[in-house]
Amino acid sequence: MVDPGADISAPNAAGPPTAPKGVQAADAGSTTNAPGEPTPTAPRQLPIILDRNSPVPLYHQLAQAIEAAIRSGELSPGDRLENELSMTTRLGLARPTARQAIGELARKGLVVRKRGVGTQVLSPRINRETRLSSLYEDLQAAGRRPETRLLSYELGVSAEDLLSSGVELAETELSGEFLKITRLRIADGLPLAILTNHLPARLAVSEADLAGTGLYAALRARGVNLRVAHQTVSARLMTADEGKLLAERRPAACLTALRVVYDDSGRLVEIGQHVYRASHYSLEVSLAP
Amino acid sequence: MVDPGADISAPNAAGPPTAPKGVQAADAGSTTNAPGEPTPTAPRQLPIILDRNSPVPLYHQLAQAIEAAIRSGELSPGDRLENELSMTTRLGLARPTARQAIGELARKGLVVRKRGVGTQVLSPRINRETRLSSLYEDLQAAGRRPETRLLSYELGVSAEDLLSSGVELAETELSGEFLKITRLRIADGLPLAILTNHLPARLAVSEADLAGTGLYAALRARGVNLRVAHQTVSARLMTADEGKLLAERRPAACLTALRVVYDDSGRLVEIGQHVYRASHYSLEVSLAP
DNA sequence: TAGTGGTCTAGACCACTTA
DNA sequence: AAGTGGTCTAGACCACTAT
Repeated sequence: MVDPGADISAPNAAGPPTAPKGVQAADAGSTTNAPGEPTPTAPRQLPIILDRNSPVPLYHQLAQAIEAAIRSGELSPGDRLENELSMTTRLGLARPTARQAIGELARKGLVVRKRGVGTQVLSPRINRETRLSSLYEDLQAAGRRPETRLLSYELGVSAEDLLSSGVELAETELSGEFLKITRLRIADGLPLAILTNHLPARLAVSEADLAGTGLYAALRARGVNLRVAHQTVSARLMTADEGKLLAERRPAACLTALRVVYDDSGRLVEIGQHVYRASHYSLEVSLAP
Repeated sequence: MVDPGADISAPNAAGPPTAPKGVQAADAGSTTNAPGEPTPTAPRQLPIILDRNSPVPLYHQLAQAIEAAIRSGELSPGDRLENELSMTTRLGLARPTARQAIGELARKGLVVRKRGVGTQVLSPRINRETRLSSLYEDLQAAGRRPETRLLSYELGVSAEDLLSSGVELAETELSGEFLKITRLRIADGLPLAILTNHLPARLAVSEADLAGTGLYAALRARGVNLRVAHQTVSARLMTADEGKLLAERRPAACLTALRVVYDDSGRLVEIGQHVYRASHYSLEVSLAP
């Protein structure tokens, strides 16, 4: 259907030492036992050590320890976690603390809690997260060689022409001066995307910053906490200019994304208009219930 | 850039009585005050009534009450919530209970908590959620008139041909018999998408169920709790058949989505291959930090 | 220094599932 | 009936922010 060759999915930040490759179907297809939920086994007592002097909260230490056990394969899909009471007495914690840890994992989709039953580990395949990541970082994480070619860099431009492009933004947010940059993103020598970004002038990054790293890394370095983003994704035919830059013979389809990013107090950080070479790129999206 | 005419975004389930239309820029552009964060005012004491005999947990009652106040405009962006101590003594709750309620709202992106400062209401514009919704329901919620034309309905087919289409699934999950359906989705008389779905035979829905409603509604009616889904989104040129069904003159671009849905215990529920008419459809995606 | 949210404890009772 | 997670209480101390 779609060439998955350039499918870029960001692996989780904490790299598992022994990542489970593919799917380890523990049991064959017994029809009563669903494939996603292999033979449940007895609860396991994980060898967890907590550092009460660490600035990292106990519940988070615990959550990370369990997550590591899941990602390393020490706990397999279908395994039951040690029950909350046993875990808390064993580790010298109060129940709410342990519950906070397990709740964190449940929200991430790593485990399911069932009243009267216990907490079960889910198949890691269904755990990928939708992250606010930059293409640059995604490419790096996937072990590819990203490059950037700065096509234009204009400081002090207006962003009000964006109003007509379907962005759902208030006029007040688009007033003032902006930095507009256009970049060509290349991976392993192949052009992959044309990225156009508008940033409020107060966040202007230098041309040098953009060359060596991704835009988001540059913003984080300036102390911006990225928080919420929306993306509107669609597709259309490439224009002649786009086809030339992306090395596609026309007619060709491109994937388009219009992204609006805010920081943790709701201030506008960036508006990105991205054009991806659809034949070499696909987007991973997770959906919540 | 992209025709936003058919942009389908699902509004939140709980309809606000007096939804704030557009953006109510409370203050003009004083350069020190960011547009997303209008004039913070003094904390407000909401008139909240809790029903201790209700089966709905107190923390959830509280969260819903605050959310309703935000969505109705009773609390505006930038307003500070009553502080936790005051709220708990006033409502006769323990602090963790109130914290659980506010935490729920913070995770949804409705409020920000800042230590030493308080809890502030965020602009509702940045609160849209990525939901596991069906196209049918999205269209209904947007006030449009969805129709479905069943193009094919085959029971007992194999799904192993999907392995080559880039789905990341175990072979064991694709073994067994499947129901394969192909539908044309129409909104207000315009063809919008071709939807191909594979369901495990145990979840086979009847042709009648599909006609009157969406696939997910039919599944929920059978007691299936949808839980996790991944979508791989890309684009390509339409084939001749697709162009005919979707009433597009070629060459034309289409948006493609490959969706895998699990239930709350990790069992495979559905594999969907969707082809959208890109000129009339775009996808809304939210991204977490 | 006063006020805020962040973490944590040590219990209690309840609802649900399974045997 | 036994075991599990779900909810809730009534406190405690700490870290951070503003003044």
